[in-house]
Amino acid sequence: MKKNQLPVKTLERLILYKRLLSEVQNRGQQTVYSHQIAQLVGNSAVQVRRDLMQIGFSGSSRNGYVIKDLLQAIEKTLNNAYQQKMILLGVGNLGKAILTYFTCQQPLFNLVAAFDNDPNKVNRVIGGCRCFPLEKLDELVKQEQIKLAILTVPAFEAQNLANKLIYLGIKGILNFAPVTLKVPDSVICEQMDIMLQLEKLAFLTQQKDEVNYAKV
Amino acid sequence: MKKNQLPVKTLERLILYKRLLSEVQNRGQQTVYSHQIAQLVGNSAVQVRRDLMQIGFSGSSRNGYVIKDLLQAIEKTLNNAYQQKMILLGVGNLGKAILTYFTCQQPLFNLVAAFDNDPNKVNRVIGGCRCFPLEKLDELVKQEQIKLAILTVPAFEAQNLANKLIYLGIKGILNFAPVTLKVPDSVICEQMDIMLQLEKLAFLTQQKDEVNYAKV
DNA sequence: TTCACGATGTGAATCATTTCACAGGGGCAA
DNA sequence: TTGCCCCTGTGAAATGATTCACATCGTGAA
Ligand SMILES: NC(=O)c1ccc[n+]([C@@H]2O[C@H](COP(=O)([O-])OP(=O)(O)OC[C@H]3O[C@@H](n4cnc5c(N)ncnc54)[C@H](O)[C@@H]3O)[C@@H](O)[C@H]2O)c1
Ligand SMILES: NC(=O)c1ccc[n+]([C@@H]2O[C@H](COP(=O)([O-])OP(=O)(O)OC[C@H]3O[C@@H](n4cnc5c(N)ncnc54)[C@H](O)[C@@H]3O)[C@@H](O)[C@H]2O)c1
Repeated sequence: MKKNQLPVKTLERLILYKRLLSEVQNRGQQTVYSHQIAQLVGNSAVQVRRDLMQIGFSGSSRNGYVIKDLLQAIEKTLNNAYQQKMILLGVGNLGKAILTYFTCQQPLFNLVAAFDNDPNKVNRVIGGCRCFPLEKLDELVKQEQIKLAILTVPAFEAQNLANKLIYLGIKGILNFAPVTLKVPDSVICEQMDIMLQLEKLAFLTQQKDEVNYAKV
Repeated sequence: MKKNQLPVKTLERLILYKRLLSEVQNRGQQTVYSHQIAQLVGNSAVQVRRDLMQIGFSGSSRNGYVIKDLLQAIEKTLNNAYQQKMILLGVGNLGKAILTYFTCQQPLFNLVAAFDNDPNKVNRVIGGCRCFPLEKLDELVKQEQIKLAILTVPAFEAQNLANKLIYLGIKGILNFAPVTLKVPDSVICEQMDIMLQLEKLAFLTQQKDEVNYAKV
């Protein structure tokens, strides 16, 4: 097995570059320098160049990078990541927000269906996406060959539901519940942990404040 | 200046340990081994021990760690991070979900007020938190000495609002808008980038799939 | 045509994080 | 009491990420 794997950190930055380059392009700009990208993304120019090196993209030393080509190169690397079908489970407050956001704003992903076990939520259309009862899960996942799921159910339900999803063939889970899911090696689970980030932020600001005091 | 800074990665894990240990404790367990924590958090036992080393906490070789003491030690490290006051800006779909979650579930933080510039949202109570018009921002932030803010406004408003917040003395921002905010060194900005995580997930699962094919 | 400048691309150094490997300790069984 | 087992704590190695430093190149000005 080769080690041509893109480092995850680089992957994350490439996604940022892409987003940002689209904007810049929409403003009519044709080329960028690494230090411009760096500036916009809060980065160093060397790091940008290294990242582009990873995907084998070259610019010209005089004009920097041609935005159109660069975007294409990044998209080619991320390629098959787009337009993958996905489902969402748990149409509560958070789930609804995400559903709405998706269907309004994001042409990138294909959010096929939502599921909930609350009879009041079922069979309604929320943010352009139909909400099905849990009983339909099997059928739909198999039929549509879904590989990705967003989990916005209560924490104590998350592992159970994840197990079911995995059993049905889901390969990637974006989990908002504040629990660490046990998943087999063949499945990837990303954690969106809002509270954790907040605690972290609270700690870091407070710590920085102390350092500032110490300096004085 | 000393280098007694807690590594960020360790910080994140400590928060997880804390969360998890509370649960375990509630189930009546008194002590844990590092490998048990590791198991629950999806980690290695060595890493757990190293993390605890960082905060100078010791267990006994026969019985592992006393949960009560360990929790206390972690809380002591994170100490002042709790009960800090914070505000939320942008009471849209996402903002509402977070507000509701907070006031219902999280005794950890003190979400003091929400702000929006939409007259329809203003002066209502959402999830137990009052929504103020933007004009009240100055007054309230200064009066209550707010240091933390959650940003759930549209992307194109985010930087402006962030500038204002920083000017008013905010030191930490949790930003949900998909833009990289420019902030001075004295301010910390954490990004909660849902779409980025999804793209990442989509890429990784798809990549893993390819690797699996290659194996066969 | 030549030179100098301001970019890129990249080996090597540095810094950060994780893992390895093992010393040390304490209790329990015999 | 002895020996063993399973734990913790940690120096040192390995791995991963970032930064430094510089060779290189293409262009525009002289
Ligand atoms: N809302 C937030 O800001 C926020 C922040 C951090 C974490 N979270 C986490 O996100 C998750 C959802 O939060 P929320 O605020 O939307 O909660 P919520 O209670 O509003 O929504 C949960 C939804 O899941 C549904 N559900 C319950 N069990 C289910 C099952 N077995 N199958 C399918 N659907 C099921 C419920 O009917 C409900 O609609 C929770 O785990 C929460 O801890 C939310
Ligand atoms: N909802 C999601 O799932 C989701 C996912 C990813 C990212 N985001 C990001 O989160 C942010 C909010 O998303 P949303 O779905 O809640 O959008 P939304 O449009 O529902 O909410 C935005 C809110 O901000 C308010 N607002 C606008 N300008 C303001 C200003 N200057 N000051 C104060 N309030 C202002 C609006 O009145 C509105 O209530 C956006 O930046 C979006 O890109 C949301």
